[in-house]
Amino acid sequence: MARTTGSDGEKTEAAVREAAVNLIARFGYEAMSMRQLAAEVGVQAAALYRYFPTKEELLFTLMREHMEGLTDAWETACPISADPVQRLSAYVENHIAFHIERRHATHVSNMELRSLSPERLTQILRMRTAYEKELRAILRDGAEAGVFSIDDTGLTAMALIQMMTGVIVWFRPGERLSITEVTATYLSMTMRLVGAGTDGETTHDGARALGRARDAAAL
Amino acid sequence: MARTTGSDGEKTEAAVREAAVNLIARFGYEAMSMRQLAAEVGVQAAALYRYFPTKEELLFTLMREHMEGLTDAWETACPISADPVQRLSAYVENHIAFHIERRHATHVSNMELRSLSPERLTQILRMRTAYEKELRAILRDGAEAGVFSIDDTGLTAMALIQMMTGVIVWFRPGERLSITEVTATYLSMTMRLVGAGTDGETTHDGARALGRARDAAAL
DNA sequence: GCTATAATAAAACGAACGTTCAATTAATTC
DNA sequence: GAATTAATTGAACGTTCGTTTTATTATAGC
Repeated sequence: MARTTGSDGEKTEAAVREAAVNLIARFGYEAMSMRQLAAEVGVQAAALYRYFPTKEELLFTLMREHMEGLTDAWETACPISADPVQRLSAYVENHIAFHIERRHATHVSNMELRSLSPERLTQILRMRTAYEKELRAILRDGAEAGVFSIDDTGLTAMALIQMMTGVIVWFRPGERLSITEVTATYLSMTMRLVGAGTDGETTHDGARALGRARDAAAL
Repeated sequence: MARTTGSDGEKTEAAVREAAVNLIARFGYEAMSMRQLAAEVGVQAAALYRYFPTKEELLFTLMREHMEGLTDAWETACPISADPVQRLSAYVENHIAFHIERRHATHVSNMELRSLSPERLTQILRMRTAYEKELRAILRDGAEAGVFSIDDTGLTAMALIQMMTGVIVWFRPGERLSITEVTATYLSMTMRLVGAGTDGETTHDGARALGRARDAAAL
């Protein structure tokens, strides 16, 4: 009726986070009750409040750490090269890999923004904007260097991000296509979309990007 | 304390629908209470049950009619022509126009699927799949005719739909870009994405699609 | 082995939820 | 103008919600 044998704060908190991501992704933040979450962890609802002061704080923590993870992943994957094509390839590969790997967390971060208080919403949106700004910079550099052919940098960045993030809606591991194949196809589509390779070999550019993606994924 | 002067069932039901779409889009289905909805309409909560037997039935009705509207819009916009480029252009123009015009309803239909019962979810998803199938058919025809260069028809269709639907996330009427300009840019991106116009004038294809979109929007 | 503390259970809080029901009044029909 | 129907109110139902409080037990340090 109180502390249970083998109970461990760190393990419980980790279990709460994981269960929360899964439940919120499946049922939504509002639909998930603290009692339901506690039951999934194998604990009473009151125990959750040892780790997270409120339900919203729990949601915010999940979102903030997801965004930090995305930013960190890009910082380590970001190539030193100044070649816009290589940078764009790295961005696409990192984005798709990260979002497929963390499908549930991405779902939460994208769908539950309206459940945050205004200040917390602003904080998450700032992180997201910073991440998207990286893509816009790549597109702008490529357009200025003449290797991309882009009508509107902002619009193209939004279109690309929504296209890539959309992968988590339909992608299921172990089905028709592997992550490698999906990434390769999306890289090919991305390069065509930004008009990369207008130097006469447009038709073969998709194949080149595809080969590059396969190389990268094989590492 | 009972029927109010000037009360009219049809008007009240229409007001309920409109208020529900706006509230669900803003706060989410679970977060919107029937009392909140009633207050927005200027009525007591019990009055809502004259028009919708349950909260979920209300959500389902909104979603079903939205999907029917989308299908109907495409049926009237669908050109008789067999030219894949023209058909794809029409699809993109219709999709973007419809989704911008009904931003809130689209938001509801995309975000609140998990709040439907299994049978109703299946019903909505069937309508959605049928609509997406139209795009896949266009892409397949274009690929077979050699006017499109596509790696994977299914993947490309999903990428395009997510790219286009994403417009409602950031588009706000009266800001930097008009609907016409946005549509033109998306048409251009779409055509490049599917590899339309590989006959040596790739670079100018975007401009052609853009002109076509401006013509269409000017009607 | 005692003490301090970390981790949890159990019960309860008031508030809000979706929904129902009976009563009441406006509009319509004859 | 009486009877009928349409539209709505106000109060209440039982349930569930997020959260708090208090008590209880396991673990760790000395």
